[in-house]
Formats: sequence, structure tokens, C-alpha cells
Amino acid sequence: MTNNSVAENPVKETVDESAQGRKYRPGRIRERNREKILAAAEEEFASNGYKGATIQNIAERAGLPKSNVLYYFSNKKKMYSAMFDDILGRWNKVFTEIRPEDDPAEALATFIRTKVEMSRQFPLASRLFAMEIIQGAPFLMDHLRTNMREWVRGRAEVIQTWIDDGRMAPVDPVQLIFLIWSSTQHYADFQVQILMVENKAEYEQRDFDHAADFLTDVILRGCGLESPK
Amino acid sequence: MTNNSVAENPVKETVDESAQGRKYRPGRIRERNREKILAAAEEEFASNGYKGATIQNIAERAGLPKSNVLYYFSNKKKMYSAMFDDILGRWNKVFTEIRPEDDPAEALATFIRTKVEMSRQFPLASRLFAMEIIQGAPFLMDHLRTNMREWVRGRAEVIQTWIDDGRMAPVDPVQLIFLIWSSTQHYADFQVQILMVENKAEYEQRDFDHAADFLTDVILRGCGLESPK
DNA sequence: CGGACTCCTGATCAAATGGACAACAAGTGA
DNA sequence: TCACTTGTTGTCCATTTGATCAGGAGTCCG
Repeated sequence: MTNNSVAENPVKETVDESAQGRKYRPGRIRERNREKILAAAEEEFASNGYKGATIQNIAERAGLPKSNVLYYFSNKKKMYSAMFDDILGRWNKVFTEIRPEDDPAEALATFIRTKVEMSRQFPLASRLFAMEIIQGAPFLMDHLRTNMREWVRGRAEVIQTWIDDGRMAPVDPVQLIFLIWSSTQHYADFQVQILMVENKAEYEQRDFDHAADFLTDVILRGCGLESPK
Repeated sequence: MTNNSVAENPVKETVDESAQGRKYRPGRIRERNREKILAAAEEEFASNGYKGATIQNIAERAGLPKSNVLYYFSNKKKMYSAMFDDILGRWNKVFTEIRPEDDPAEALATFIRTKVEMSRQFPLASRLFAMEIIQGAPFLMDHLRTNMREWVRGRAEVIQTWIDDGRMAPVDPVQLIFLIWSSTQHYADFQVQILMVENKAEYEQRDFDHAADFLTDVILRGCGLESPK
């Protein structure tokens, strides 16, 4: 019936549907509980996938009775969508702009570092996104088709002008974006594997710094650029 | 009770537990149905995750009654494990060996191409693996801790000797393996996203060739190497 | 053909789960 | 304090799902 909001407008402010026609301003209670629930939902959905996650578990993680959770999000699907609205909103605020007049090396380095930083700050978001895509993106299809496609094309064009101006090696710009995307995302998504292989219990800040250094170094050189600084 | 075989020995021949103490040679029927079921399981688990997958759906995909599926794999967990045994076995057969005396450029190029080819040939396997890791690798933990760790360390050592001999730029070998891993895996795991961004309906062979070319080009140059041939 | 084993499957069940609902509590502005 | 809105929660239910089981069909071999 009410179609999920992610598909329609991924970044809009998510107004809770059960507050329709209100005359009172919605108190803090609403906001606070919404946040608690969404945070719990991120954990639960990331650990078990959409179908595997249960409202009961989300409720427990949030420290609320199941009925109360269902009061805020009338069903599982809406909760999942609201969660992605949240995530995509957070991401969009951080996503780097690049311009033709920027220095290629610096711009790419910033992009890489920003994405690694996002893997550090929002690992759950990254994993949720990955799981959605892997499963065929039933909820994010529209977002990919519109916003994401435009985003990639925009950056690719800029990179292409850099290439045309002989400011970097002639590499496929779209592939380059995928490369940066995947290699940075990897630190969040495959955390367990990385930790296991390196025999560590958990990440430290310097692991991310080290990763970012390595990636900028190799990828920039791979593009015929000198790492800045 | 019977612990999952993946953890114990990822590559062993998976003998079906319900054929114990047989005096007759197990007919082809068994083998054929096992394969049908495991293929169906790959699809179903990859689409819905472990918890989201249902035996009923797997049965339908395999064209068998649910009871029959449960005759071959007495429960869901064993089916999931058997599936990973299968996958890891397939992978291990393809996994590239590298030696100190190899040419770095050629060895790395081969590695990259092999992994891209695996993304093309076994996209479901790749996605299943990714989902497992993202969800914390409850089933593959032991595999990561032993086989995978050794595998990475072995290759990293070889790469390090290349570096020590001045045959390539001094980059962190383990990070380099992660980079290759993630960027190649990406073509299978994020297929939907890539197709959507590039506005294509499905992959063609040349997409993989193009991707492999791009990755070898950029990564090798990033390691201070010339692409071979 | 007959026994021994493998293979197949419909019926059945207990547990889990998404969600509806109604009664009740708390907050809010006049 | 009153009227009205928002928030809370226990109870209940239909469905789904993993798994069991018993009986029967098919296959193989002497």
C-alpha cells in the first residue's frame, strides 16, 4: 500500500507515519525512541539480514517491548526503509564533491580517505548497504537507478576531463570509482576476515590510517599521480 | 551434536551422513539429487541469507518435495555447511600459487585475472562468502582462522621477497592482497549496483575482460610494475 | 522372486514470528 | 482540572518454518 520511502526519495526527512494530523508538536520522546529503535535495527538487520532479523530482537536490543516498537514503525518493511533513509541521509552529508579545477591527486586522496573514514565510523551502515546489494537491492533499486547513477556519472566526467587534460593516466573513470569504492568499503564489510587474517581482536585507529595510506599510495600511483604532501 | 564440517576441514570430500554403513554402492540418484539440492541452496541462501532461506524454497528450486530435501540433508545447518564445503573445494582448485622466482608482474596479473574469472564463473559462491563474512562468519570462522590466514601469509611472504629484491615498489603485501581481493570480488558481489550504474541489463564477457584489464593496469602500476605483454 | 537396503513423501507438530487490538498511562494546552 | 492527543503494553492469532515419522515405492543382488 504505502510504498517504501527509500525508493521514492532516499534523502528526505523521514516523518513518522503514525504522527499524521497532529496538532501537538511531537515531543522528544518520539525522537528519542525512534533513534533507539533505528540503532537497534541497524545492528539486528546487519547481523541477520532482512528476513533473519526479528522485531522481537530489535525490541530487546532497544530495551523496549515489541508492541512499543510496532507502535513507532507499524511494520518490519517500514522500519527497514526508515533505517535506510537514515543511513543514506548520513552518507550524503559526507560525500565528497570533486571539480574539474581541483588537483586530481588531492581530490582522489581526499575521496579515498573520506571513504575509509566512513568505513570506520559507520561500519554497520556499510554492511547493511552491502547486504542489500548482494541480495539484489530489492529496497535500494530505485536509489541505485537514480541518485547513485548520477553521482557516479558526475564524478566520472570530472575524472575524464583530468585525463583529457593529461593530468593523470588514461584509466576508465567509472572503473576507478568502483575500485575505490570496493577497496575502501572492504574494511567495514570484511572486518571479521581482516581481523582474523591479521590475528587481531579489533581495529585500531592506526589500522585505518595505514589502510588509507596504502590505498592512496597504490591507487594514485596506479593513476600516474604523486601522493600529495 | 555433529559439528559442522566446514569448520573442521573445509576441503574434505563431503560424505553424506545418511549413507552410513552402506553395503551397496550409493547410486547415482543420490549424487544427482545432492547436486540439484546444493545448487538450489546456493541460489536460495545467496538471495535471502541463512535465516531468510527456507527449506521449502530450496525444495521448490530443486523441484523436489521438502521431505525429500530433508532426507538428504537432515537439517538446515548441515545443508549450509555442505554447501560451503562444496564452494571452498571448488575455489581451492583454482587458487593461484605464487613463488619467489616468478615474475611479480606476471604473477600478480594472473592472480587478478583468475579472481575476476572466478567472479564471473561463481558469482553465487562469491556472494555467499561475502554474506557470511559480513554477518560475522559464524560458520567460516575456523576456516578464516586457519586456512585463509595461512594462505594470505604465504603469498605475503613471497611478495615481500620481491620487494626486498627491489623487483617492485615497497607496498604492504597483506594490504595488497586485500586490495586485489576486494576489487575483484566486487564484480560478483555488487553486480546489481554496477549494472544499474552502467545502465546494463546483464554482464557480457568483455565487461569482465575490461575490468580485468583495468585492474591489472592500475594495480600493477601502483606497485611500480609494467603490465606484462 | 524375495529379502535387504535405499529412496520418497504426505501428514503432523511445536516453536517462532509478524502483526492487530484494546485497554490503559502519561503528557499537553486551555 | 478537563479534554484530547500521544505513548505503552499484555494478550491474542494466523501463518510460516524446521523437523519428525511412518509407511510405502524403487532398486539391487543372489
